[in-house]
Amino acid sequence: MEQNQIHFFGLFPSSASSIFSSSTSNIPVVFPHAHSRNAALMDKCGTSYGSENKLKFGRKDRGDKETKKNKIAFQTRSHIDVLDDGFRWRKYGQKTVKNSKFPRSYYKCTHQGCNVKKQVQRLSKDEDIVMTTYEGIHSHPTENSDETFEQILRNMGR
DNA sequence: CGCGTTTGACCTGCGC
DNA sequence: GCGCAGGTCAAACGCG
Repeated sequence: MEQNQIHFFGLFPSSASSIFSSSTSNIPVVFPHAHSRNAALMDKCGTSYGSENKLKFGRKDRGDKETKKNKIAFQTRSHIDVLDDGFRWRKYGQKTVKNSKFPRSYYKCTHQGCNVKKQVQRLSKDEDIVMTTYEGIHSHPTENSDETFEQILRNMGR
């Protein structure tokens, strides 16, 4: 079925602003490919994005490194909120957003030393569209090499 | 037994 | 200066 397929959409600056509230000014849009989603994402964000206006989130002083500045966002058309992109994600929070009827989920990469975060939110306008925002870069290869994004795509697309 | 998910509370930043 | 919205953490529970 078509609804089961995953399509990547580009975000309009205006729409992105509304979706991301007021925190983000302009999030670059990337079109990750199934066969090279990782390289594409990293290359894109590292090349065209380099804004770290509001880092230092965290509470008091965790003494941790500053937040990664690489932030990318893309939309996927799927009924599944979290797509298996080859990394292990642990949900650490869920919050309801004013702009959206659906809650936003916060995920973190469980890999040691990998502080990559991911936000997943379903658009209120189109519940079929799921926006995924990646923050940070994975400093390690995909653990689940046996089950790549492409595999998932094919598996779901059939 | 280990790990991932869940939910509530708390904190920070920004706008008014 | 206060209030709102967003983001994160921690403890407990459930499942594999």
